[in-house]
Amino acid sequence: MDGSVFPIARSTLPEAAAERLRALIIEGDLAPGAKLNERELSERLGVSRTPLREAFRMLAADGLLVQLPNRGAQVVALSAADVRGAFEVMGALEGLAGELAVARVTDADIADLRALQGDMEAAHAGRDLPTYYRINRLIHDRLNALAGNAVLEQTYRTLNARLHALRFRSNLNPAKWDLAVAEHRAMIEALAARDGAALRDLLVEHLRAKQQAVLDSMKNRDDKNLQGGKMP
Amino acid sequence: MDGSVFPIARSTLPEAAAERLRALIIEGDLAPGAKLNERELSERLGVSRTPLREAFRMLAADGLLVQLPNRGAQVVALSAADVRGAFEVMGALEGLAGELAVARVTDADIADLRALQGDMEAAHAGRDLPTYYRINRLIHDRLNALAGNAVLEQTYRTLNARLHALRFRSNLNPAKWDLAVAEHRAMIEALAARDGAALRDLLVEHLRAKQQAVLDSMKNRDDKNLQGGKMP
DNA sequence: CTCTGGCATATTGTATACAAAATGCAAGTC
DNA sequence: GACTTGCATTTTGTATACAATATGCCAGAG
Repeated sequence: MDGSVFPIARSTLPEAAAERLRALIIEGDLAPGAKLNERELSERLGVSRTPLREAFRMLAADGLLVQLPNRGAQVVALSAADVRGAFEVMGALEGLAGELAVARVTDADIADLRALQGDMEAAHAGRDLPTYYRINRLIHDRLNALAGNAVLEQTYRTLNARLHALRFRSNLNPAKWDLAVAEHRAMIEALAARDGAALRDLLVEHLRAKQQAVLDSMKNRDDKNLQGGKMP
Repeated sequence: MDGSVFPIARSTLPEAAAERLRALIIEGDLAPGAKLNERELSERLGVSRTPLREAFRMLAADGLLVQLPNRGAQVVALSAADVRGAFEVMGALEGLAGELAVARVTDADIADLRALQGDMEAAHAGRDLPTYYRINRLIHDRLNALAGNAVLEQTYRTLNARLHALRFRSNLNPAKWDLAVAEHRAMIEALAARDGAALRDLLVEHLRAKQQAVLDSMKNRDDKNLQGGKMP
């Protein structure tokens, strides 16, 4: 008996409901602009309206829903300006994270990231896009964590979550995919060289390509449906 | 009759309650680390527990409260690391805002800001600190708005709100006050010169002084009470 | 045909009741 | 004295009921 503590994870219905709603938004089941009906959703999720409304508040704070008094909640439909604005801020955050990371990164960190890059390249070679995305996310989270700034991590995570549905739906064509893989490689090498300025530039440029993919995808799919959703 | 629309402002009790709680936190009435009792607060605010709980969710999302399942809500007590992290991110955001602003600023904007700076210097000369702070806030909001990025503005506002209580309580001594006024003057001149890099540096440096004031104030007042609050 | 008013119904906002979990205190045991 | 157990009370979480607002539809007037 080594005295280790294994706290029992606790959750509440609002938290679980928010999680489920997030997934429904990302998958497009709840489409941008859709009005959320409390009665239907409470039946659908098997909870009463009270925790559901608390979940709405959480998602509204995350920028996924907009709540209008007496008119209920609606899924945010991001405009191109919203997307540009969000990417611009995320670029500043990733750039800062990159600069901070080079001051704190260890050789073991770099080895881990190189291993992840290897896994990601294997996924790329095997055309395994879901695995590629999962590892991609892991690498970026790792880089952000290396910055040692929890506020930065949390802020980035919130903004990223707003864009998740759109990014889930944007295409990654083969040429762009090849380029993204190469960009990741260059990032890790800049980090290994502890070159903050280079890493910052690479991260910002990489994100710009993601931004363009999302905007292209929005233009192609939603030209007629764009509603100029209000960024909360 | 010119057809102008004057929509009637609507609010809900959760929103009003959140606003009141925010003020109570900023004023220190609800101290860092304080546990919030739903029954007492609902009586105090004259609302039932349901909107109050929704208000808690909103404030938790803003980083002012932390909610633990089955244990209720507690006012966040920011650690020095939290403060450093938040200022670091805000520095990146202000820097970005400064660079973006120089591309969009008009001569009329600059004239407005110069007028505000004049008002602020008058408040400084008359030792009118509340007015000084009010105009100070106005100038910074104006600069952030000139960036033309709503996400940036909203992100900055949220982070700033977390620090508001601490900044409300930190001292501005005469030498630092003089310096702050001079820094503002230099910022507006950099903006007028459309010098993005200079403006960025000035904004970041200015914010660093604010950070130091907050950290000093925390150190002096709360050395014994620091609880290493968890940044949500 | 268009517009307006009235009314029924649906939806959202809030209060209240009930259930579950946490906390505090007293009594008993070692 | 320290620790454990049991129980009452308090607090938090959730469901349900009630109130307020919004929406939709129909009939009547012009």
